[in-house]
Amino acid sequence: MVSEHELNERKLTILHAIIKTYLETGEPVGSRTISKYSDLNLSSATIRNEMSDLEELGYIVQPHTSAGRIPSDKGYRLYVDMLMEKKEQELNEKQEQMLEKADKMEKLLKQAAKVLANSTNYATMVSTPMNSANKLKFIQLSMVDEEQVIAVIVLGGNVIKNKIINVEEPLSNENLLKLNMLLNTTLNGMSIEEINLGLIARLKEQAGIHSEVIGNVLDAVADVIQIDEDMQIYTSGTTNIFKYPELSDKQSAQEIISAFEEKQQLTELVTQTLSKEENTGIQVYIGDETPVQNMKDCSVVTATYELGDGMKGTIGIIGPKRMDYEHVLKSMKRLQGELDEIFHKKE
Amino acid sequence: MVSEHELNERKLTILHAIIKTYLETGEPVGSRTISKYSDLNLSSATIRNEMSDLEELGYIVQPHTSAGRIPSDKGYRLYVDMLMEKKEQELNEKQEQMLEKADKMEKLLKQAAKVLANSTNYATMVSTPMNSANKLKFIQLSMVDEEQVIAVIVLGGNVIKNKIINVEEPLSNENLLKLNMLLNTTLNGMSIEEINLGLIARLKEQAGIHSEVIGNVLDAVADVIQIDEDMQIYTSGTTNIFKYPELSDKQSAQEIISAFEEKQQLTELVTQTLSKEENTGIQVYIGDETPVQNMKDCSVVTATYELGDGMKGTIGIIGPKRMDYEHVLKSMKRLQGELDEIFHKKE
DNA sequence: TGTTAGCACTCGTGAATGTGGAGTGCTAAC
DNA sequence: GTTAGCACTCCACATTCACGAGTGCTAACA
Repeated sequence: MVSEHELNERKLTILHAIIKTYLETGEPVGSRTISKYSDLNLSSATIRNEMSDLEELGYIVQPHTSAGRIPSDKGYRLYVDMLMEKKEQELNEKQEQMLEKADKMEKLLKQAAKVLANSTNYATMVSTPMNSANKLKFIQLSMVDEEQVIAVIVLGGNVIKNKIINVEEPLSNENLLKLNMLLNTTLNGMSIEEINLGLIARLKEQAGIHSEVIGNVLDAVADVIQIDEDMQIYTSGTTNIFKYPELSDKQSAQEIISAFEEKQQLTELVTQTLSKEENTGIQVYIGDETPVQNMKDCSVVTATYELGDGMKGTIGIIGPKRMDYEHVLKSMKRLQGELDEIFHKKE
Repeated sequence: MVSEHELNERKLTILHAIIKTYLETGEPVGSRTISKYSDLNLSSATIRNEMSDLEELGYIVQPHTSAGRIPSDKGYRLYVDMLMEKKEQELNEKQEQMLEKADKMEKLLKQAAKVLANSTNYATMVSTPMNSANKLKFIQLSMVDEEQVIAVIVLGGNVIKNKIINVEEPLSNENLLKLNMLLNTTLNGMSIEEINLGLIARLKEQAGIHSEVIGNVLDAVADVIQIDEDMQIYTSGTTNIFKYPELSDKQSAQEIISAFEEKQQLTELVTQTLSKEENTGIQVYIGDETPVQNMKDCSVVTATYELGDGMKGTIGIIGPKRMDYEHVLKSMKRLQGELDEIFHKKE
């Protein structure tokens, strides 16, 4: 670790104390405060010298002369890395068990976002799983009435897609049966990526183009399968950012909140998170490190959860840089575990 | 109308001028401004006298002595009522035709919210239709695999519901067929309200309880049908409120934005709107009139659109009290018309 | 009788100024 | 290596002040 190179035990302790104090108060912290707060029994003057060093090394900064110091991104980074190393130690803290087993995944995730927001006092987001690598499990066409056919498609993880297809002339029962057979035998077990236009074309041939209708139906089916952009993102506690003065001036607030509303930016965050494979699946972006430019004054903590079949979703917490990393990381790990458990039990 | 009783032509003109000016500037407007702005050719002193009267009558208020006047809720109300009376005159103004025909209703509505937010610079919301009075059109059970049955239910307006039901032992094809027959013949064309527990119980009897499985499946089906809380609300342009200083202090912003995030409050707004049957379907809530307490410093304009089969959805615009009512009402009417058209063409 | 000019008065806004305190860096002594 | 002391910096906050926009009232005018 870098820390050992340039930071001795005492500097580390002082840095730790500075960050911790700043996390609580949000105000620049001065030498005298540390001198009293920490159990180092050093005078403020000594602390001042050390702080001077720490600043030179880039771990803390002074907003202006004659103000206390606040942690820099580098300082936070060190702090977080230290926390991450402490592995999952004990997770025995009680988080309200608001997570009843809701059987709709959507509801469950929404609730998860809310729980997390409540327990952390930051803004949170939860994404439904991405299913690009997902497998098709079941497909069926049925006549709703004379002019409409409904296509029902079930993917791994029991993700369901529907589409209503308008037809001019009713499909005969026989044809419908044949089509269903064909679709299921051909497509079953294939991943969405594998089902491309070429395959559909071949399917059409096999179906025999006696009827133009069938062609249309197949096209429509191809359509639905391809559209994999149905990742939903739920947010909660957006207004928590107003609790932190450094984020709640008009400018910042607007940026952050609009990032939350235009889910597109969050999508970016999700894909980034999913692409990086970490061992624990938890990532911390501090300040500029974040993939979402609108959040450059925040810290973002993300985690992935798994649904099986390679489907993964993301949880995220967005707050000020002086976030209570310890608590957040703990909550994240717990929620991650709970979701994993619930989904795997279900399957 | 009230106006004729206590307001003569001139007072009306002056009030109108005050409101209009205030809508633009957001600053209290003084007598001299009106004297110059309006074509009344009156001195500021005269205007002052009239304003004094108007204040006494409650149409305008003074934030503090030696400030100009701003419209009171009562003043806005009069103004809006006047606008509403002007019926739909001409709607020939060009609104960007961003409303491509998206075939997923959800997408369409999301887009609608966005378009509206862009064109008005206020915050907007759009609700998907409520289907409590909706009719069941089609229902079908199918085996996904040995342990899972999927129930697909199509309601009027092509609203689709799904549910995956876990079963211990596979249903025979024969049983499945029988069940489907039974469900369709019994439930088809009935409204959700009519399908109550009693009916389901009778169904169970008819199905014959050879198999416990069938009972469970029917229960699950009943479940899905009953749950009518799947009204979605999409919002857009929330951060537009930051454009209006009177709404963007921490306190107000937080209240409003959290109302937008906790969709529950918007739900309240929707149900209120739907319950009141106005001729045009457009309603304006000014300040305290709003059903959502968090928005008491705003004005809210709502409209309903129809999907046929008695299904109705809601559009809403939320902005400062000094909202450009004229423009908003126009936009509303247009969007309302467009949605109506699109959905009825589709059907 | 309605309109207007004039004037004294009010009050918020924003700039200028001053003060206190928190915090620093440096130096000299321990 | 640690600490006390001191001069210095600079923000935050309060105070003051001048300005200007706006009002209400009165008296004169058409």
